[in-house]
Amino acid sequence: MGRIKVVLKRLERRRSRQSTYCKRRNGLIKKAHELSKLCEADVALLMFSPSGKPALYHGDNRGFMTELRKGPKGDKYYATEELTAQAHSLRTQLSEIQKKLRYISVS
Amino acid sequence: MGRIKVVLKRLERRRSRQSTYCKRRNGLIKKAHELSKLCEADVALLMFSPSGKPALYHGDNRGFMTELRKGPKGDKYYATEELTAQAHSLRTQLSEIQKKLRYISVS
DNA sequence: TATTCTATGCTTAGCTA
DNA sequence: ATAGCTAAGCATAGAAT
Repeated sequence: MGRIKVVLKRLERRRSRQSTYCKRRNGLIKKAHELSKLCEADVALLMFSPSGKPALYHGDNRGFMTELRKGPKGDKYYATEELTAQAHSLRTQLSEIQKKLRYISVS
Repeated sequence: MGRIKVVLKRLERRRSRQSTYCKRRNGLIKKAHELSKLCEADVALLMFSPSGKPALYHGDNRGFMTELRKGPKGDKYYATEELTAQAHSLRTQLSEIQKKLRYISVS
């Protein structure tokens, strides 16, 4: 049998949930890798499985710092309030993740 | 015309690179969201465009800490060396990202 | 830059092992 | 948990806006 249309809602059967996670996690990592390679973009992806097991993808591009210095107007790119706020949001989210990681490392 | 088979290599034409980034970034965020919803997984995704502009997705699940405490054996799950090492790796990668974010916030 | 269009290539649900 | 199968749902290259 082929696929069935996906409804964006928590899969109730535990088996389906774990099986689907396993497949889609791999798919997501592949996509992230492709984006990183094709577009020379810096990509970071973290996931925690339904049972709490962590998985990570991080591209190896280090070029964007240079891009930043150049900037589209020959000036620093990230001087706008909007982007500063965006960076702040990112940092807050990462702090949450860091807390979780601290917990994980405790035996 | 339809698609052409993708070769996993940096797109040389700047137009293609940026257009493809725009489309695939959206696709990746959608996929991340689906994974988060369907599997009740915690997902965080960060991307920097070819020109250095950041984008973020972060699910709103906070349930995995509970899962951790329960663990499959009624004990803490993450007591193994393997997972402690994995957590260490994640933390290192995140530090790299944090550095980048600090840079961005400087006007 | 981001969106739309359409023909194709790609991903994956439900099973099975 | 992970891997392979197959049908059919989905994503997206290139072109144009």
